[in-house]
Amino acid sequence: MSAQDKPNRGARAHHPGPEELVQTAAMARRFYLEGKSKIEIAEEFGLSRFKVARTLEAAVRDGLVRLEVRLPAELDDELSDALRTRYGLSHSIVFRCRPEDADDPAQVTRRLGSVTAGLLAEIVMDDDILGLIWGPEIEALGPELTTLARCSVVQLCGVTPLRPVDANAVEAVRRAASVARGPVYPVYAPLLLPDAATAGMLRRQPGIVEAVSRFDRITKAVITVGAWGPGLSTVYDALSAAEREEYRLRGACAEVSGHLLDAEGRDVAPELTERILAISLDELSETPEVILLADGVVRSEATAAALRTGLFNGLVTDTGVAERLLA
Amino acid sequence: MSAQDKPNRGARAHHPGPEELVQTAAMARRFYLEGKSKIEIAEEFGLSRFKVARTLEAAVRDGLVRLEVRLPAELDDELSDALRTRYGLSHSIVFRCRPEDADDPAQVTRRLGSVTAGLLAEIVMDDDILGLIWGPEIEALGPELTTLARCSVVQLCGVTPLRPVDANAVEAVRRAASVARGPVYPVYAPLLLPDAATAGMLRRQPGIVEAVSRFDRITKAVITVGAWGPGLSTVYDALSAAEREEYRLRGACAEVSGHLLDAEGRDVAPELTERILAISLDELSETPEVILLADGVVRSEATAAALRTGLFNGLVTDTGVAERLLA
DNA sequence: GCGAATTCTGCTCATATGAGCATTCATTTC
DNA sequence: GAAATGAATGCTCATATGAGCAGAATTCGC
Repeated sequence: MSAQDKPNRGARAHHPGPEELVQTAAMARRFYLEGKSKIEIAEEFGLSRFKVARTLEAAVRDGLVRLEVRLPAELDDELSDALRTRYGLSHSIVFRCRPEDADDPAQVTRRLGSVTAGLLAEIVMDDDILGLIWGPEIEALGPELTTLARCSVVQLCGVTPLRPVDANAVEAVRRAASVARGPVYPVYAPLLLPDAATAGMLRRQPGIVEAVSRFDRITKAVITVGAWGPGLSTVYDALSAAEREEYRLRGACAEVSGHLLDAEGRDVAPELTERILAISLDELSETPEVILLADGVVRSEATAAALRTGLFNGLVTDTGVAERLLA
Repeated sequence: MSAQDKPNRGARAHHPGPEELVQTAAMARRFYLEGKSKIEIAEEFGLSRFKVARTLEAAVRDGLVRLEVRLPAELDDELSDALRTRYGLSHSIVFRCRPEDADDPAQVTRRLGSVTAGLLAEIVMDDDILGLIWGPEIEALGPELTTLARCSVVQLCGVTPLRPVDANAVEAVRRAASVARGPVYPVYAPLLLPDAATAGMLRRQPGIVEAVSRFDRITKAVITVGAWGPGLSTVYDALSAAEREEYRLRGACAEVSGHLLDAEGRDVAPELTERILAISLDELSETPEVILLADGVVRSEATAAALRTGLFNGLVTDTGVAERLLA
């Protein structure tokens, strides 16, 4: 009884017969696969070029022609693109993990390191001053670096003396410099110091001042983000229980280069700045390229907070984080 | 202008980094999936439209973008197209059989009927005079016919009284006419008669003359082809052993509308013409559209012979036959 | 180092293509 | 039967695109 039951309206659903299907497919092959022009096709089939255009349009719409964009499987171009647009990034890379690795944070971090190494090989140019923060992600980056333009490498923060693996912080920096055949400026000092005076003194130490003095000339920085919880942030782990609670109350949910941010990306602990040995947020904001590495959904909110600072123009992350960032 | 940020061209090794991959994918998506123009994409990514064009070109070449043409699975557009070009046909439809059906001739024939029904629904127009030959293929066609323009339906040959199923010959014609809401002209007589006189007499019989007199006005004919062997041709089965051998010696390898053809498509038994009740080859050659139905590789050579007559401008067949026709 | 070969880039200009419109044709609706 | 509706077709004209070329940059070979 409805209007659509009328035989003619069925023409909208238009059930194409085999002849039409075959001809449409032939035209599609000519156009998409053989690269013929629509005008040539029109001549071959005795149609107007407009008819050809409309037929091909319909063929794509009806799925007769499938246009598929697929990256080498380990990268998710769709999420990358969405993030890039959403957060106005210049670089946005979302990598995929095989299902069996998705639950193994170490595996995910390794993948992150590998992808980041590729990115650096691509975007670092001769005479760049490359700054690397510390973090498990940077540790994973080190061994993956195999190609890099001639550049200097500067360590952007001190190490946390709590874990033996921290040697890798410096190791990654050295490795990068070695690959880059350029000078290296490591920081052999703790990240968090008891007071501003000590920090200030260390900043002037030979061997450290060489790195620190370059913080305002970094051209490309690679930064990680920590979440406000045990094992998720070097600063968190280094603070006393009272301090942790204090900053929690102030809304700290992310740690970037030793600075604590709330969900809006505001620095909630400016006074800490004097006690840490790391590139400042101001210096970062002067750095032309700042890449944020973030893996693991546990760091999703922290990553969102970090992005809100507007400091970052690049992001490398996994699909899990990417999906939360877009939700 | 943007000469300052030229990426490190270590890309000579053909090894694009993740950034390039992701950006290329994003551009490909814009162009192929979102329908943006290359100029728009160039603006968005800050590139020249030429760069965009070259990047997309490379993306297609390297398989990053897959352009796939695929028919609803039961039709083979590639073979169809190849046959169409090779034999200069206006209609060429090659259907695929599921592997489990490929060895069951009855199934293949059923598929042929179904596809042909679709083709007829497409190409038959009001006031056409549709001619149907007899054959198992036509039997299979009958039940599949569901849509047809208003046209007359003429049976193009007599039946072979050897098998009870032959009733279906007339049945298919009736069914077609019923779907077409038009007049029907069946032939209630045998295909092969003992002599020319009997045949001539029958041709003038009321009820038969109505059909026969229309043989020279058919606008669209559907013809099957038989091979020269037992069970593969109605004429073969109706002849005596001596006659069979005689015609075999003359090179008969195909039977079309009761006429015997050699491998070159020549009529090797003109004298039979007077003894059969079927549309003549001359009349067929005057018919604007003649569709040949051929299924089963056993009929491959016969089909090739039939096509060599130049009588046919349409072909419906299965992948097996199509491949042999192209070999 | 210094040319030579190669690649990459953006340009011009001819061609291909798309958006929108007018016409035709078929069908519906009163 | 006449008017209205709607789909299909082909046109004009502005825009998008490709082929081929010249200059710039890069790499190569000595």
